[in-house]
This record gives sequence, structure tokens and C-alpha cells, in this order.
Amino acid sequence: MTIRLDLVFAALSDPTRRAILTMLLEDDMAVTDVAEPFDMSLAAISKHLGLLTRAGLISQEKRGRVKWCKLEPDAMREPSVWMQGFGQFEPVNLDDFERFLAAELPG
Amino acid sequence: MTIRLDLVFAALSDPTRRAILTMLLEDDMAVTDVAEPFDMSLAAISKHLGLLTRAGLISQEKRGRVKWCKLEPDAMREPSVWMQGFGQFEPVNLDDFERFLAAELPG
DNA sequence: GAAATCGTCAACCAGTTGGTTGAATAACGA
DNA sequence: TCGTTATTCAACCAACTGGTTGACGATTTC
Repeated sequence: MTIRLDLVFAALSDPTRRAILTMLLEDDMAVTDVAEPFDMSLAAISKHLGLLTRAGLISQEKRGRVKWCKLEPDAMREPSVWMQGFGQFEPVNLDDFERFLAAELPG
Repeated sequence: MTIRLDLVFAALSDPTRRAILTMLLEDDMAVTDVAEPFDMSLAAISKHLGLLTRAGLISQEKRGRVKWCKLEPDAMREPSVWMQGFGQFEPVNLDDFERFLAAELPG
């Protein structure tokens, strides 16, 4: 449990990885397509995807020579509860969420 | 904004720092008292507190020779919205929250 | 079969993190 | 004034992170 929180929060602390998750909100993507908008090697993106996978935030499935990445938002549930418990914030405002996302997408 | 998310998520990725925040839920504390339950030098705790302060998750105020630490849960609001937006989770169950906390306190 | 595509692996590098110890600073109490 | 308490600072260390490049295995296409 503690380890899961460690992994998820660490995964979310990097802007490249948050941008990847945001892209995957739209649809599942191949590794190469995930990497395309970033000014960074494919190997670097592959490492980020491995870390996201270990944190449970995405899953990867190989079909043919293409590896598909899929968002697994359930991994955020427990960390989200943890944070919400501290703040007792009002229910989430979706406009706020959209605004955050817009600020984080690459290129 | 992106930098704030970086700092908060990175701060939360360490179990010592999460435990400190949990302790501060109860009440404000002096640095020495925060450090007491941990098997770690005071200097190490002082560094953790500095990081939490830079992330905005706590504030520190010196009165006399004692520096008081106070939880600032508002710093979690935006990161919390960010996570909630991904999962569209149901409203927070406080029992879940209590259970998480119990698993994280030191000593 | 040969060539191109998809993705990972291994080795490397610079910078950061989480810890240590010992000295320094600041404020209180006798 | 002197010792004690509260906290940070500076230097150091091992381990981790986020990036690179080049070689490699697997799959598809020609």
C-alpha cells in the first residue's frame, strides 16, 4: 500500500509522464505515437512508460510488433482518496480539470 | 502550475513525508517533536520539512527558539483535482482515508 | 530472403535525493 | 555568563533519475 502510493506519486511528479497520461485519456496509443510529440529519444519515452506501468497507471499490450498503451485510471483512486482526505475539498470541478490538462500537453 | 504539481507529487512520493503530514493533521508541531518517532537524524527531518515547505504543503513559523510546523492542505487541492479528473471517482469515503492513514504512521 | 519498422536493452553520464556527521547559530534558563 | 535546547548548515556519500547512444530481437513488408 505504502509502496503503491510511493510509485504513483513519484510517477506523477514528472511533467513528461503527466503529459503522456493526458494523451492516453483520448485513446490508446502505440509507443512510437506516444513519443512523437516529445523532443526526446524513443528510449527515454520507453523508460517513462515502463515506470508508469510499474506504478499501475497504464497497461501495455503487444499486438504484432506494436505495443499499445492504455490508461488505467483506477491506480489513481487510492492516492486520490489519500489527498482528498487531507483537504476535504469540494467535489471536483470539471472545468478546473480541463484547464489543468490544457497547460500540460506537449508541443 | 506544472512546477507546483511537480513539487507536490514529488513531496508526496516519500513515506516519511506522508507520515509527517499525517501527524500534522492532528495538530501543529515543533520540528523536534516531528522528528521524535522517526529513526533518523534531526537534520534529515529538517530537510524533509524544507521540501514540504517549498511544495507549499506545510508552513513553518518560528516563535522563540521553536519552529512550528502547520499543515497547509490547500496545496493539495489542484493536484487532487488533477487526479480526480482522470478517474471520475465517487466522492471520498472517509473510512478509506482513515484506513490509509493508519498504515502510514511511524513507530 | 532482405530491408524496414517497433520497441527494448546495456552502458554511460550529469544532476538530484535521502541519508550521515560535525560545526554553527539562536534563544532560553539558571 | 554559561550551559542547554532547538534548528540549520556544510560537506560528504551511495543510490536513483532522466537523459543519451548504439546494438539488438521481433515482426512485417517487399
